[in-house]
Amino acid sequence: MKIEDEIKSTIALDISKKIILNVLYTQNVIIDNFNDILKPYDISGEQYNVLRILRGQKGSPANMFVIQERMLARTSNTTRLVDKLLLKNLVTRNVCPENRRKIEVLITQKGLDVLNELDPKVIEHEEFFSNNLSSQEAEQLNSLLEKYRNK
Amino acid sequence: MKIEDEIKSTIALDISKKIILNVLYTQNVIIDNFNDILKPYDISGEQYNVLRILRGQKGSPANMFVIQERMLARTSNTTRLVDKLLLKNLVTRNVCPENRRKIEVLITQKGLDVLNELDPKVIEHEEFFSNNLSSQEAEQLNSLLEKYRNK
DNA sequence: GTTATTTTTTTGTTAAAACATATAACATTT
DNA sequence: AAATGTTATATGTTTTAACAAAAAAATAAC
Repeated sequence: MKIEDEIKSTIALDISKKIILNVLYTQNVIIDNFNDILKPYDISGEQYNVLRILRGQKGSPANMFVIQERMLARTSNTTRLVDKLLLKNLVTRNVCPENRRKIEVLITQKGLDVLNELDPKVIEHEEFFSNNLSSQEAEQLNSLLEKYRNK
Repeated sequence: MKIEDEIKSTIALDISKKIILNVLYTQNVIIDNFNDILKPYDISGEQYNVLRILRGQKGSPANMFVIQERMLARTSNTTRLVDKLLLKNLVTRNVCPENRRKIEVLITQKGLDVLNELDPKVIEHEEFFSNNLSSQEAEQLNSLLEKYRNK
């Protein structure tokens, strides 16, 4: 569906505006779908993202700075995000012995189990959208987004 | 910059995942830039969006339902969004005489003035990104996003 | 070796989002 | 016209985000 119809626009929009609205709207659709997947597991999208980063560490701990720089949206509330995961026993948190300012965050087995259970659903979610495109179109969309941001 | 570099990914990502991350990240970049424009005017992106919808009504009032269906992200808090605009005298709110359940929201002259002042900055913002693309590429990005959502 | 500076994380406060529930007006049924 | 149902908006409560500022540890300066 065209973006003008999604927002019931009465007037014609120029292409710059349409792209912006389309990116914003597409993100909403992706997020809404993804939250439906996460809901039964009682974790938020941001919390999931942190778990993914920690799993990607393959056993070595991540401090707050490392977590932040790998997140999509740099939030200043990484501490409280990790707090939530800690309450659910999905991560552990320890002071780093070499530099006692730093905090070593590790994913627990329970955290890994949650991710493993989610993996096929996440892949299905990702492919649900990209299956609408040929592989050339998918590559094209990806590189056009990067060119659009131009940084 | 490639999305893998933006999030400092150590492993190769498949295209489905890259597109998702790219859409989410691009949206963050757009929103961050836009918020910088709005900041001096002390209105949020959502509030701006409502003002745009109201201006688009060209003098005829919009009720809460109309506002909601034209917003990008359907929020259940339209009432409180309008509350904020009312406090700043950017809109008026009146009970509809024909159907006293409905609320007629109108943009004020002050609201129109704010939008007029913002207009050139908003256009500049929109074009800042799309200028990185040729007009064919822009059209292509737009239609690929719509095809990707496929609804 | 004490003081200042910088880095890293945490905390406090205020604002906004999310979600469920409530109220109020209108419409329909009996 | 009372009861029931529906629609439109509002409110209460709980989470989450945003921003500033504080705290704690390491590093640098004197």
